[in-house]
Amino acid sequence: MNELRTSTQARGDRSRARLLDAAVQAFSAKGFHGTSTRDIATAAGLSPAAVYVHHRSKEELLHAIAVRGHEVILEAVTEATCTDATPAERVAAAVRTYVLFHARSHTTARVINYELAALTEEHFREIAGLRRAIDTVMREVVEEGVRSGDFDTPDPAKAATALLSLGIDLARWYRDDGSWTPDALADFYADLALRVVGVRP
Amino acid sequence: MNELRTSTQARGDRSRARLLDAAVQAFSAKGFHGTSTRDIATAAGLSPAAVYVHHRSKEELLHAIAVRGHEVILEAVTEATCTDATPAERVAAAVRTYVLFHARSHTTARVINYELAALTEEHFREIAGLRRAIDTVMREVVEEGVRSGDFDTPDPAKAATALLSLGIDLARWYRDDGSWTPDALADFYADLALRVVGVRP
DNA sequence: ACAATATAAGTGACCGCTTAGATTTGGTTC
DNA sequence: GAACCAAATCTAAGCGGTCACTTATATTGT
Repeated sequence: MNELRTSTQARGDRSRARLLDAAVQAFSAKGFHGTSTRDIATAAGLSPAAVYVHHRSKEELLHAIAVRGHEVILEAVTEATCTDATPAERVAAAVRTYVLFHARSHTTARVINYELAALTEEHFREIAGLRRAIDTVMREVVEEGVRSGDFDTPDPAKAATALLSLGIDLARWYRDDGSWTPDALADFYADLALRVVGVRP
Repeated sequence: MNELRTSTQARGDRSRARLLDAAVQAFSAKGFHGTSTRDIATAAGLSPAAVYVHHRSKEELLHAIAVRGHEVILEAVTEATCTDATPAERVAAAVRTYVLFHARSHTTARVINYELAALTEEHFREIAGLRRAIDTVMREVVEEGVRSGDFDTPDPAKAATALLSLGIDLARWYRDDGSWTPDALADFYADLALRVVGVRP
């Protein structure tokens, strides 16, 4: 009987999304503590109080951004590695996917990699779990390559950490006006990844 | 006639240093904007007003930390690469040095890599110059190895960026209570660096 | 005496967030 | 189809608290 999806509610949905977008931009540019809720509201074209119509708190905005971002990454790298290709192809696919996200969505990536200290302890633990899952995906495909003899590295776990580091730090230095496209960077880093894990010729 | 170094001034020097130390710890843990000058003063065992006896502003504290940190790194990697060893040995030495700093001084490293957006435009440009110099040192030794035929990489500049990324991101995830010592990590990453630049057998 | 060091006590500005109420909108009633 | 209701959206105003920083004064060591 009730359903809903009236245009009044559609307007609310748009406002909620615009607030999230504005929060991502502001948190990325000035950090969580350097951003005021008035900044966010103004950038979204709303009054300061509107933030609290759609979100419980400033921290809840960061939490929503972090959950969404990490879920997208986890799903993408899982899909990239859950194939029956060779370990080398799967590592390359995982790194390509991971790098593509951090280049294309570098604004979001900056927030979800560098602002997590502002989360509540409970929310931080939740995000830490998602990050562990991403790390596990990358580590397991490297470990499998070592077991099968396709890779040669003295420490698969640390090699996987290095691969993730390359993607994460990309979000720190990447600029849209740079000379490299996300795709070109993804190819370059996929090649690097094979060197890092020591793919046998 | 005047000299100085009285014990009154020595006390002032100690206070100035303690304030800088406290600022590094606080900026690293909670970010520049998440840290109050009262936090810093209290951690240094002084009254809130004491911050302004020794430093012009909170931003000037960050600037001093950033200048010192980048100068230390630049000097260290320059010394590591200005030898007559082979390109492979020099790249390994540079990465070892860079990784050692980011592991041992991860608290400082976090501040000088992730809090630069809080600097004034002028101070930021100054730090950007130091960072470019560090990047140049790493890039030139990779380029030299490519020219001499010792290395094989499609893009020496991006390979150098990747090497620096590994060190920088180390500061993000490194914990003192982890299982790896800074020296062990430096060795691991020095080996990785040779794979990244494609050292010929 | 004096100069450097330190503080107590503020300053106005801005912070995250709340409250009380106005406005917008679509559905229900006659 | 006019009158009305209920629910959602949104804002004006402002709350107590904290911010970076200043001023005026006291303390310290030579």
